[in-house]
Amino acid sequence: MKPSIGIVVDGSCCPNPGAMEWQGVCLASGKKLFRYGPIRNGTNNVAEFLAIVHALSISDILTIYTDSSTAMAWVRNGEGKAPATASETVKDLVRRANVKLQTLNDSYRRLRYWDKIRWGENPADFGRK
RNA sequence: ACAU
DNA sequence: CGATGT
Ligand SMILES: [Mn+2]
Ligand SMILES: [Mn+2]
Repeated sequence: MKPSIGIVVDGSCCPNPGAMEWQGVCLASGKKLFRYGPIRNGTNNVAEFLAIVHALSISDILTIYTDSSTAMAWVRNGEGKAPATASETVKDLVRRANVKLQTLNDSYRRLRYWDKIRWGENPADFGRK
């Protein structure tokens, strides 16, 4: 069944690498809960990762949905990765998200893949594709 | 080949 | 068509 409770997140980067943004939407209300960026010299995967960690940090109980298997793997592993070529600003965002992630014990258990084949486009999508 |  | 990632 298509989820109707939780927070769905998405990241965008135009171009990739380039200006990254990330946001989250409440599934129950359809309301946007947060939106950050644009930040230069980001990547798609860093944006997806920042979106997940922020969503986990604003709710202790809600399930978080993402369409990024890369960012899911980083959360499961407890560490997001900034490309060596990333700016200091982007590296710092990833460092700070990694520190935050340490405080969110077992948060990966609340993270699920948003299956667009079954459920359609991620409601937090930026609509740029 | 799968996900962005 | 190009890039980011497992
Ligand atoms: Mn996405
Ligand atoms: Mn999207």
